[in-house]
Amino acid sequence: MPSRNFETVDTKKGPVDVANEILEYWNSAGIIRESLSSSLGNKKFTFLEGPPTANGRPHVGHAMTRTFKDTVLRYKYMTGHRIERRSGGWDCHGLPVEIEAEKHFGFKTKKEIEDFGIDRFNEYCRKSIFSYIDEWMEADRRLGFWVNHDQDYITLRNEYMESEWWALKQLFERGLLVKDYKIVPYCPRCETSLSTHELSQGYDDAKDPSVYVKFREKGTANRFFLAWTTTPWTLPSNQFLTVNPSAEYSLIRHGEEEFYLASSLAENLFGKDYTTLKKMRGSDLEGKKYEQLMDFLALPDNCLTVVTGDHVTLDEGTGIVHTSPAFGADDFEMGKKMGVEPVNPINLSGKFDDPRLPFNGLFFKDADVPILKILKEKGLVYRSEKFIHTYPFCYRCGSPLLYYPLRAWFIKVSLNRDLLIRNNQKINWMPEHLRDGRFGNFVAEAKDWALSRNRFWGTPLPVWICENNHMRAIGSRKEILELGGKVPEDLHRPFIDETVFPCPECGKEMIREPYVIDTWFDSGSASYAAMGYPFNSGFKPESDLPISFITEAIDQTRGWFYTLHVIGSLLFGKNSYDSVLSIDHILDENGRKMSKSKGNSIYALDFIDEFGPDPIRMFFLTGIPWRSKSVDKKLITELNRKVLLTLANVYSFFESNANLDGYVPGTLDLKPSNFLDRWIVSKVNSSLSEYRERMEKYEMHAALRIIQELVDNLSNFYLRLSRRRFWDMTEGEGKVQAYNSLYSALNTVCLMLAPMTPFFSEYIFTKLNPGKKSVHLQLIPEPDLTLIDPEIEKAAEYGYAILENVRKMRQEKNIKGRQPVKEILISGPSDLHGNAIASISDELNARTVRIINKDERPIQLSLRLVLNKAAPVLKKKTSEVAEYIKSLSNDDIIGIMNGEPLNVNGTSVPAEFFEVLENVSGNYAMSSDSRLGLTVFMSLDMDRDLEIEGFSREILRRIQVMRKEIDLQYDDNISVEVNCTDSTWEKIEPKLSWISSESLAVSIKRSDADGGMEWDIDGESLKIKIVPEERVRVE
RNA sequence: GGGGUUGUAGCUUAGCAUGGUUUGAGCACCCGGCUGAUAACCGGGAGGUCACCGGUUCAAAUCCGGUCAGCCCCA
Repeated sequence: MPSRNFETVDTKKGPVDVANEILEYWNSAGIIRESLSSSLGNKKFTFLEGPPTANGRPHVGHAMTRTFKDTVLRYKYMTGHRIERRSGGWDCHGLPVEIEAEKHFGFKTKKEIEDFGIDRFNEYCRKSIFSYIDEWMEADRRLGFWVNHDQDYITLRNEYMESEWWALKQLFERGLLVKDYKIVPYCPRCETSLSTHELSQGYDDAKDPSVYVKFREKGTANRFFLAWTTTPWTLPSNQFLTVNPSAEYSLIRHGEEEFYLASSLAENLFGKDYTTLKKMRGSDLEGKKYEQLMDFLALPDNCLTVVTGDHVTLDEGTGIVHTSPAFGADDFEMGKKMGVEPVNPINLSGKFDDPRLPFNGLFFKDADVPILKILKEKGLVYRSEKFIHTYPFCYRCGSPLLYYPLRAWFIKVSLNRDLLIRNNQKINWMPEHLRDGRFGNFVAEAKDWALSRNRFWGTPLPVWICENNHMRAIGSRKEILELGGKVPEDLHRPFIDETVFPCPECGKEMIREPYVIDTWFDSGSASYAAMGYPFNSGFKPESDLPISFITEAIDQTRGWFYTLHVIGSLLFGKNSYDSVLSIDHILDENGRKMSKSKGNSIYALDFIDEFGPDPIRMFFLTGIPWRSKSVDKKLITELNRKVLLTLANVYSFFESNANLDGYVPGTLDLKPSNFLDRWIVSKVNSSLSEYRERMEKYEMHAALRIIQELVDNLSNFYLRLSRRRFWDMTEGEGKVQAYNSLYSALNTVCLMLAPMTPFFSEYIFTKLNPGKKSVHLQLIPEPDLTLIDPEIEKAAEYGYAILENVRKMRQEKNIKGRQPVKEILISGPSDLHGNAIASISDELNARTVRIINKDERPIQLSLRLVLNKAAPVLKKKTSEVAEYIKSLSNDDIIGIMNGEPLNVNGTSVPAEFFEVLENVSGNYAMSSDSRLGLTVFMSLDMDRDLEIEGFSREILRRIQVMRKEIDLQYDDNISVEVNCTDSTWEKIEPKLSWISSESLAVSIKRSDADGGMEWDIDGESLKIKIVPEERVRVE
């Protein structure tokens, strides 16, 4: 017996077990290390991991983005790329981390943290960010995410922060990093400002008062300016009313009172119940004085005046805007323009902090109610209701934000908008619409970046200042030393706060500005800081930017994708990345967003444990990535069955036969003569070609689809129809060609699947290639275009369609597939190949199969009168014509339809009155495929020989079922006894030798003995008994 | 309120760039069949106003305009 070349697969083994087995193999054989430290070619490909924070468990969404990353990286490796920066990264700083720490200690204010000690607080932060790092690593390992975690970048390291210092110094010296007094979105709970991209994460619906307030014109008893606001808490600090200078306003009378408001909005408020006293431009109102609404606070001079501003719209409200310079960007500008200091009664904790106020000490939003009460008592509210609108909340702690005047450090992004816009055009966006849509819009309106945070756990802002207001940005630790300062071991607060040095300009002591920076600057700096630039020589922006490819979930579009883009453009003038894939979120089974509060989150490890890494990876890659998908367990198991299990079974077929035949893959001559072999070789190469095209464009979903189709074709067409050739003992060269074709198809499928389902591909590949270590250390071959034969692929399509039609006719006529029929006739297009039909002849199971011309078809034509056309014209002659056309021959009908005049008893009838019907004639069934233009006829004639043949196949199948049931090897011999009637035996006897050879029976005898299995074949009952022969063992 | 995006069978979806017979699959359901690789497969059945309205065109799921609904982003 030939030795076993190929190992068996256990098709019962689930994807989880396969993955565990392969993980162990990779580990023991050092495959991962080898892959990460080598390349199969020298094409350069750069990757950058978007850093997560490991202070929470990795969930299914993380597994999804990591699958996309990994698939791209594996594909690039397998197509001869040297992959740079194939490592992870961890985002360490920021408010989210601090909030976790505050919860842990139970702190509510910043004061508590300072009292506790910034050093101890930060120490806790440093630990907590890696509290789930083990689970992250394990999830990556189990998912098969191959990056070099030994080289991960970590944003809290001194080296990393020092690179950022270098960057900030560049920006400072170019005048792009400045300190400014501005209205910023501010979280009173976290006591820090937020940047626009942080702000954009936290909008939610809020129910607020909607109030029309009456400001009495100075010196009048009952004449008011009517203004609208949704923030009553800003009313105590009202300093101006703003109108649009070019809009039309009216003074109207309503009841006893008179109001100023925009003419076009009067009806909204008063219906018809008012009279217009006077009309004017907004500019005519400028300079009018009004009385303070509530006189708790002292206002600077020049307040309580109507001013004008173009930002006032007439979309809602009254066209008169209550203006409180402390609490709005436009309002602030107005105060500045009027040269008046903002009045701000609210402290940094968001509470009213002025003893003159009756609601002093209340949280700003909580003051709405008492303020309204006071105003109502004074009769200064025209109308008050609730209304729902979107309002910004802190994206981490959920507190309502307020716009607050703060001194803060800004990056002047707005000065470089043009560059950002230009560079954006060069990015390969997937999906494309982000370039000019969501991302493009954001870039086009790029706001200055509020960088500084009044917090503790973050990269310290490297700017020092002396009492003469000289400022100095520090770009490195070395620079501190050179200036005579001390460099702490840890650059974080509070240690860096101790660092002082004499001002190089005036000699006074310089102390650090007490801020840390936005953590988004950390992650956005990964392009250069992760490489330690400029202190480390391993990175050159000229040649190492842009990064080839990044991908993250859609929420990073205005997050990480944006900060990377801004920093790359400002610092180096160039793009940070070349291609970016933005992936939509994964939803729960009911299509709802996953969230902690709903409790419907699925964690990565649990998901991998349940389904195995390969099926979930396929699931992630299925469907358009930038469209959200719901977790679909059925789909996952189906993908596993359809692709992986099917492939395992194809391999299993190959393995059992190849081992039996002692097949050894030699040099693969892939120019087979057999039609099916040529077809599968062609199909594999054309699929490979399309696959590569799709993968190059990062269209992994399309590439996966191509593989799915190929696997289906391989199993259900190629193998199903080729099986006999592998069993046939006699076939020589042709059989080797079949093995070569199947073997190479299996190999290619493994290689194509390897980036997507790394475990299973490895499992099959290493069995197919006993000498090779890993599928992941192979090149994916280029398609051999000379082996692609579109004609053959077309012919196979015809063959398949013919099969379908024959099966359909057998079904309709109740003739089983095992029963041979006398004749099958095929009429079809001129490029219909004889060998397409030869390859399916076994399945057709007909004594003869012929291709016929159109006019050879067993067809009887007939004409049918189209009554709704013909009857109105023919009238009484209708039935006469209908009768006449029944007797026409095929030739007559063809003539008529070709325009020969038809005259029925003196009435001429035009051809358009008729419809030609084709009816099958003779004893045939007919079925057609209109798409391919095929018609297939199947003879329904039966004779004794056909019956005998059909019956013998029935017998054979029973024997085969019984063989399988007692688990015989393919080459075990048996002897058979049949207990049946005489007439049944007469149908078996003529085919005895055929049955014997097909079932490896050394003898088939008729017997009366009991035992055996009882069968009913088309109403004839009989018993069959099979006995295995002793195996002759070769010692 | 503005911008983006999606809408095809009960569910998941292909097709849409470049208009062309009757919108194609899978899952699930019902009926039947095949099977010595297959938990696979094959045939039939049922299930579609291609969200809606209008336009362009000989012809629209596809192009254009509008409406509605969902989702996302922004103000």
